[in-house]
Amino acid sequence: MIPDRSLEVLRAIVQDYIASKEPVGSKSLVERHSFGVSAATIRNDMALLEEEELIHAPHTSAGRVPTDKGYRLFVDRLSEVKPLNAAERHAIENFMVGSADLDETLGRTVRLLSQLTNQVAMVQYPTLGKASVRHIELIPAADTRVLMVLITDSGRIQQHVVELGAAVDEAFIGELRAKLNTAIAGVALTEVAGNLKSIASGMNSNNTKIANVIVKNLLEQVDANRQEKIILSGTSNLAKREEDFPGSISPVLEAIEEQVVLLKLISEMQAEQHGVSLRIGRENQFEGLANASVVVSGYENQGSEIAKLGVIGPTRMDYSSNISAVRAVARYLTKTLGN
Amino acid sequence: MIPDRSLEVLRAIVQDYIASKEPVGSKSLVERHSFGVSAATIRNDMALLEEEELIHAPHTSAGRVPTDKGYRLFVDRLSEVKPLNAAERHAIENFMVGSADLDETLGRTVRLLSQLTNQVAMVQYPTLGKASVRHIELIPAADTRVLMVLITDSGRIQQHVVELGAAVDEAFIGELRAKLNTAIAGVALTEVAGNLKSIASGMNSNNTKIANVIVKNLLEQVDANRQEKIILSGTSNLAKREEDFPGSISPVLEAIEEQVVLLKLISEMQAEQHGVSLRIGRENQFEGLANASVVVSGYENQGSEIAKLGVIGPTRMDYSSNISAVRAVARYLTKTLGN
DNA sequence: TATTGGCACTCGGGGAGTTGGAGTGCTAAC
DNA sequence: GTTAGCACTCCAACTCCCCGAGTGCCAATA
Repeated sequence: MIPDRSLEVLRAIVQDYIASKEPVGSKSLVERHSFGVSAATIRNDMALLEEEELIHAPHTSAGRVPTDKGYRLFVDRLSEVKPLNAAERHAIENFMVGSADLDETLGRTVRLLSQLTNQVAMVQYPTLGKASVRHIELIPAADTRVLMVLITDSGRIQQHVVELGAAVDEAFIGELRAKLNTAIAGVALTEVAGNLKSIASGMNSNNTKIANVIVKNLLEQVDANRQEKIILSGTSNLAKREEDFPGSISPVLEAIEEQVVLLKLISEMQAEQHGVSLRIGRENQFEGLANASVVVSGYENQGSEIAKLGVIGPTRMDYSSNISAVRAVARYLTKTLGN
Repeated sequence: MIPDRSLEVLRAIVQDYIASKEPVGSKSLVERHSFGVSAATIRNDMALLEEEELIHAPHTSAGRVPTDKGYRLFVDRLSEVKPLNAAERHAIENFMVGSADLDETLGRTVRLLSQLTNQVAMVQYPTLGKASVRHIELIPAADTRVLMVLITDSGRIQQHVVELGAAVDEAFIGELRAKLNTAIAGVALTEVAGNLKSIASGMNSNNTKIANVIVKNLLEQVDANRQEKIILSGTSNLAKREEDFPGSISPVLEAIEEQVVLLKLISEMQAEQHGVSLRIGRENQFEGLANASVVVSGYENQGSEIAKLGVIGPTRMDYSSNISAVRAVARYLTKTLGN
């Protein structure tokens, strides 16, 4: 077991390092914090911390820097979540007013989060998976095409142009729309396929064909819930912290530009404490994110989590602030969606 | 007037500099190109070019580097547009197959362009301005809300949730939908406002109120054509060329992340030669793009330009390749939209 | 046993000095 | 107009060296 004072030393090292970006030595530690013991004693504690691989010396005669493991312990046991200050709370309240649809709300949210944290912010679009159908609309769009709009109770609107391969009979499309809505309005997306099996019964062969094309496309849309989407903001914040990424920021940029990578990452992260989930440095599987940390929280609609949002920054980030910002924004988004 | 050989020297300098990223000197020039004269003569030519501010020496005893003005002259008069090779053409053909709706098509296009050029690619969404209304759809979405979908003949689909402030009467919504479509289907977006003035006549007061709310929102949507959108891809390519941006890439990232900046930039650029428009270095008004060049081309639907696409990279970019790639992708997108 | 002062040791960073080479501008000759 | 030659400039790279921060260890202390 690590004695309490050593943990205090770790906390001090993490805090000083985040603030100064310089490896921190025993002497400056006793100067800036009142441990009531001498530098030599602190050195002993530091030796212990180093044995536990919580801190690490870049070279022999240098100060110490927290390791990923050190940050992890700090976050889990030593840091308090910093409450947002009035200005930040104010910013959140004000940022969201007057956004009507989901697109705009999420767009504002991601910009808000990046401004609040000065990191790269990301917001995942709600998954269709847990939602149910509110309405389906079919709109003849061109001679042989129909625009299909799928609205879910999570407020998401998906649209897709369906090529019918034959001229559109408006009357029939209207009829089909009614039938589809009767069959699956209010039905969970996971159940939709089952309810559509017999939709084409009693139609003539030509109409059956068209109905099948549309149903096929509809199911593809429903299934496309796996093809999720993430929006980003504040990418340039990375470049401002260039010195925090040894080598180049290029791999980080690559990783976050790759939606697939981000989605995989996000989906693996399950809420830990404070409703927030964290990946520090190499806890990320992706080589490109070896020097990055990810802070993620879920947001909800109607009581169940529908997607996630969060920030990405250097391992040497201000975890307290970022965690509280992510948490606050997630809560606020949940509240906004509730209306 | 600048003599022909001096221009040849400029061309050689630009080409060598793009290839080597090193300032180029008189000796290496005569080695790599067969001018038929000695290095001393080339030096005289270089002195002339320097007088004309087409090239510039980073310091006294260094080789020369093209200035923005030098690049400009090179592009306008000295470079030939490099035809795409078979592999590139193949990539373009293959990349686009099987994308059904506009969103996906543009998404693929922007990724294609960034892969082809290894630069940051951007694609602007079509402007509503020049298009006309194909169809309007109203879909009751919640108790007091209606989803309004506006489809234009450019294939763009805009959706917006309208808060009515009163319960939705489905029958009336259907009636209103019919009326709206009669009034403005096929009408140019710029003319829409005029055609909607008397839409509420003959309705009872409650319905008039609702109709007015919807019309107001519809006009906002139409007007929101100025609130345009740009999608980006390949941001990480910037970081790979970090050394091409003196100082930091941060201002560049900031500029391209700011949609407003990009839109302003793009809208100012009018096609020059080859159907492509170019801004080199400080020709851009934005300080952040002082070391960047922008290559833009318009793409069309039904014979008229509906939006633009292009790439952003360091001033020291391979203009020939990038111009031909942008042009080819714009053409191909035009062709794809034609179907 | 935990803490402390003392001390020798290590290492990286920064400044000064040096050198080599690439490149220039100029001039006089062709 | 072109060329060879030459003196000159300046950067980049290298070495050398020193300084200081910081460590680890030990013996003394409470």
